Amino acid sequence: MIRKKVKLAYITNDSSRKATYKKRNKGLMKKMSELNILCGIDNVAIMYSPYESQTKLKKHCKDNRETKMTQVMFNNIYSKWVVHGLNFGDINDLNLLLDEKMSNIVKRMDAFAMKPLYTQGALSSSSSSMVALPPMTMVMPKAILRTGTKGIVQLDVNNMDPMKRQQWIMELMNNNNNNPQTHVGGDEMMFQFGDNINPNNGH
Amino acid sequence: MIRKKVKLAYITNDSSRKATYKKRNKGLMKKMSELNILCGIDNVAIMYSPYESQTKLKKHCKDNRETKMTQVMFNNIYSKWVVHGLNFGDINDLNLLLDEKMSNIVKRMDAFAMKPLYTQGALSSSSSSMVALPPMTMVMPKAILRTGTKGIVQLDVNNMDPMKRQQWIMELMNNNNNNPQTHVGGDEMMFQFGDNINPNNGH
DNA sequence: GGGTCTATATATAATTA
DNA sequence: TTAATTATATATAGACC
Repeated sequence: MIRKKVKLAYITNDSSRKATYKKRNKGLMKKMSELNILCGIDNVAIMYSPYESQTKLKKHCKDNRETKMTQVMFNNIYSKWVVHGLNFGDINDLNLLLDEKMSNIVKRMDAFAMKPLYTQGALSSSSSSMVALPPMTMVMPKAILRTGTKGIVQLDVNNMDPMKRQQWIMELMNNNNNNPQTHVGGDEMMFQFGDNINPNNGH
Repeated sequence: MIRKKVKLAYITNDSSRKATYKKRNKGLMKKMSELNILCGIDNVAIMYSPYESQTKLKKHCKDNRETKMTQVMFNNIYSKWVVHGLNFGDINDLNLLLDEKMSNIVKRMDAFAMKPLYTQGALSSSSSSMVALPPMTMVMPKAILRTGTKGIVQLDVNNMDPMKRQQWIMELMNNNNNNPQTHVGGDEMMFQFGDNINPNNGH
């Protein structure tokens, strides 16, 4: 259990390199998260790592896809132009998501209808009266990540002023027109932190 | 000099929050760099921070701009299409850079011409004989960073196969056609590590 | 504001389970 | 392979310039 002072050089041994990566990456993510909480800094770290499983990558891509679709849905009032730029895959995914959300809404309405009247519409002092209802996950979207040839785009629309938003919509439109195949990631892994805390709102 | 165990919550005091950010960001960058060296992991960290000076940001933008222009220059054989997509600002910057590089080349040639013949073209055992010449900084470009409305694109062209490179050129062309105003960054700061070490080559 | 110092908190290399 | 353990290296909070 003696610990040597690590010499700063590429670790040639495969297994110990991977072990070191796992440990240090975990530590790094923790530090990122701490910086985000302590100082209100939104941040992202991207690792081009061969050590992460594909399933995890696919989950990220799926999440990103869902976030993108949610975003389009919620910016619908601004996004008439965008809709015309959607390709078949986009529209299909959007439909799936809308179905899911609609189903949630119906369930929630059903559950709500069964509740005694005095809990409806009241500013209930705690969330206890609503706790059994299906959760509403339709929060404002937090970020879009697009992975391409070792490239990532991140957009934060939470605190975008109308002008910037419009500009972003225009860019999204261009994206959809020119790169219809933006929905599947590259061959590397990415991590993300931050975005859940915004110094302008949260503190 | 007693150190309290830090409680994980937003630091309300402005100056100590900034101080903490400075220290922890430095530590984080060091850790990123170490992970890059130890495990051969290319990585990037992006901080949406209000604590970085604008001059530093502008320097990054300038560096990115120069990198982009260098890249276009070096991919010239592939970039006939790109050139047609360049706007006035692009071409102006490219001209400036070409002038600078040309001047370096001329200086270097002059210096070279003054050297005794036996040092010319020889595989000199050390760099001492060349040490006084103006440095040639025309290395292959490492990355393009484009900053927009809280968005960053990073491309690594060092180890791009010809197909991918062609694809990237096409994308760059589209970028130039549709977003002629991509040369100035947003209002936040970004950091970058990695890219200088490639596990496929370096180790 | 930024730099230095030092005690202490935290991360982690090596090892074992 | 992933999970603890533990001794030690490293990061950093608070104090002082």
